[in-house]
Amino acid sequence: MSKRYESNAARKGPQQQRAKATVAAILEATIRILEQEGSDAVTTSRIAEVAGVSVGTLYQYFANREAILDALQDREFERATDMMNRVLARDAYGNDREVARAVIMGLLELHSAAPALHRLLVVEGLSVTPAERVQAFDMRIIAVIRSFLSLASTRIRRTNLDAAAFVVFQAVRASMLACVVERPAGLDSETLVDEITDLVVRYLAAD
Amino acid sequence: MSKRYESNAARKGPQQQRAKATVAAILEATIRILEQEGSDAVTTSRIAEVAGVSVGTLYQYFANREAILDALQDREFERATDMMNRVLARDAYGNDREVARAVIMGLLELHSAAPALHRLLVVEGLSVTPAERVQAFDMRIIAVIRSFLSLASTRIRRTNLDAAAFVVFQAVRASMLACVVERPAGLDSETLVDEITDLVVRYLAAD
Amino acid sequence: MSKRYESNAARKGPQQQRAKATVAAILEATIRILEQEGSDAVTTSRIAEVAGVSVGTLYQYFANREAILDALQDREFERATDMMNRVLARDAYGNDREVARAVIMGLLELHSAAPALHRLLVVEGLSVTPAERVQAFDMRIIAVIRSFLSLASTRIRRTNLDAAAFVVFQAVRASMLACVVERPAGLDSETLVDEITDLVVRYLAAD
Amino acid sequence: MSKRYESNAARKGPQQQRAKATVAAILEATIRILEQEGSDAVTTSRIAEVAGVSVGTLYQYFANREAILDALQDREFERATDMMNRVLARDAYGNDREVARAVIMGLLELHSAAPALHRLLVVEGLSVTPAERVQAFDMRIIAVIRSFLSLASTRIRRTNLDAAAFVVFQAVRASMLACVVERPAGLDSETLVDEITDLVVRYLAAD
DNA sequence: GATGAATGAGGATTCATTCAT
DNA sequence: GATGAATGAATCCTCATTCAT
Repeated sequence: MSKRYESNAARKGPQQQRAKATVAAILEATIRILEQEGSDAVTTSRIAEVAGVSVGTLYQYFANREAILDALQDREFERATDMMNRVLARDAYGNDREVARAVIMGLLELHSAAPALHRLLVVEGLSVTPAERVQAFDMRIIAVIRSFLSLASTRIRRTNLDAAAFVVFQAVRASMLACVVERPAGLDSETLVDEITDLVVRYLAAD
Repeated sequence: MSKRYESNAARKGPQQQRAKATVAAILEATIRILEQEGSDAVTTSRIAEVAGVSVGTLYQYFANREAILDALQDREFERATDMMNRVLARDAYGNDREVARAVIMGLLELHSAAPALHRLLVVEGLSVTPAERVQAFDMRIIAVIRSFLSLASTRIRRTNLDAAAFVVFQAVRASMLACVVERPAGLDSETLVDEITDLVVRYLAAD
Repeated sequence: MSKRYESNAARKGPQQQRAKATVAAILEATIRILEQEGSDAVTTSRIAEVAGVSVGTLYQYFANREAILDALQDREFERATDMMNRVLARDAYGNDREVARAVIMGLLELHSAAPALHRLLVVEGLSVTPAERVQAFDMRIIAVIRSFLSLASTRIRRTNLDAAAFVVFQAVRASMLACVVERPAGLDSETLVDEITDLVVRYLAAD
Repeated sequence: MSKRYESNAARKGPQQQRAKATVAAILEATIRILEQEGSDAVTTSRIAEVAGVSVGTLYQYFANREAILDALQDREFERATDMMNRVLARDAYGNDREVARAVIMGLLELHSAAPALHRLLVVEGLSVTPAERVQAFDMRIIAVIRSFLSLASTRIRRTNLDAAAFVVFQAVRASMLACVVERPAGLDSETLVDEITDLVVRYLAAD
């Protein structure tokens, strides 16, 4: 196994302490540029510059530019699933609406922390070829959601859980991201969470 | 003297028959490349090539590359609003669910006809600066939706119509586009329309 | 003989009233653009636009873009020589310094009326190939100056009149143009004329 | 990290030996093209070609095409002031006319070595916006001249030293450049230097 | 392992000139 | 004669990637 992240497939992680720090620096730099300078500014040399390494080093850890974005996608996927697991574990026996609300708030935090990254995930998700679909953020998250729905299937009114997971994910993600990125007047976080929660609960919850 | 489409603002349209045909050819070429070769292939020279004109001609009608995409956005906006008006005029006194279903099916047709274009509209909508927001496809469509909700406000359960229009648009658009672009297994058009209709009606309709 | 100005050689002038007006409009437009929008803006289509004609018409009267500038050069050459003849005729028996001063003031007026044009004449003058030298504004004006010096040779201290005419022309023109174009602080027209006059008179006048 | 020359402002110079050589090659190539092929031929790709590097390399060292010309301007400014300082240091107590002559001969050498470059400096000087004036070759040289005149003010007949420095510079530069570029018949270097020296000395020297 | 100089294909845009109507 | 749509060569500049040191 090679030491570098191949596109769409993180291979074996960096072993050395130093290497780990470098990878982290590169990922942080990418996020920072993305959020502060816009996605056009995310060039390999700018990343290297902000990360405090040379382009050569960057290519030592990542096969190409895309691999960096893939790694970010992986990281964000993990954060999202971690958050969902935490919420579910904590509120397992709670009111369904409260669980939904908690998940949605968690997502809002993730989106607010890195709106430009999530914007990119949408863009990438929509341009990915069928072959790479499985690795895509979207597909992986939908699979996770689907498994949650499965666990609670008795309290869910939908019959086609695949469709439900897909629609819920797309609807929530899009509303949230658009709100975070576009900051439309008269739509604060509170309101947004309320509306999305209601959208989801009415769609999913039995009775 | 004919005027060019300036970015974000179509000026005086082409007068001559020939000119009209050329503009149309450019727009069609752009769509075609977008759909068949992907958005990276939408270069000015490729557009000119496929349209069967020279780059110079292209720039005679459009101020820059972006202006072509703006024109497409305008056209798609008009198609969408036309469709909605047609449906509303026809089904004005019908069952709310049927109206919603008809609109959603109309949107599905628009999206299916040019998925890559709608993908681009999402991407653009998310990268537009606040200043250009008003011209953006999203904002304009949301305003139209909001006015429809207003007209039917007695049969709508939401109180914040701005938020409702926003959320409904983002949710419907994202589900539909992702479905059309990604063609996930086990989610055919019929099912998609049913699910989205239910999502929307439960969220909006009183009782 | 063709009706168009060939580059560097005005052929037979326009005969029709209409044609004359068109040529004039083109020349005026060129000057106006040059002065108000800068030399980069002097494109054939902008000239046509400001002149109120089509590009096609422009090419009916001028062989190419350069021919328009050549025509302007001719016109400016005539204005300069006319002015000098007028001054010499009027002040023929006056004090040498006064004659010099009057000529310099006349030149200042010409330069002030169209600084950007004179700037262009310098630029062109310096890039002209030896073959085209004779037609160049510089050479022609220097020849005129030389003939004036000849007429007054008894009151001139220089022996090499060719060199003197050359140096005087370059010195006066450059000081004047730079002053008009750059408007350096603390160098108003009055002062400029005084200084240049003194420069020239000390250099030329016997005793 | 090496820095590039920004337009109008040389940043930190190249550190590596290699880099220095590359910058020099680019500057030499530019001069060479300018002198041998004319200023229209000075395109970024031609420069790169003649310099034996790729366009990309060129842009590694210079922010844009203009920055290359700015660097040449800076270099020429330094050569001119160095020459003047050398002459003044050597001939400090000499006859004024001899000092003037030596400076003028020094300038002639600089102009003869790169007439097309000096032609460009004239053109640039005349098109520069007021804001950039200070950086311009002209203004900087005039400031230097003015300070020389100041030091010798007791032997100078002019009262307005600003005006005098301005006029002297423009007059000398223009005569010299036109002579070098146009090579008018009957005006060899010897004669030119004599004439310009006399022009300047009569204008400046007391008594 | 790290560096960063070098590469060069590729993209957007301009504008003098032509020619069918 | 007049028009202005069409042409396309030419220009500047970017950036992912490589590789000699």
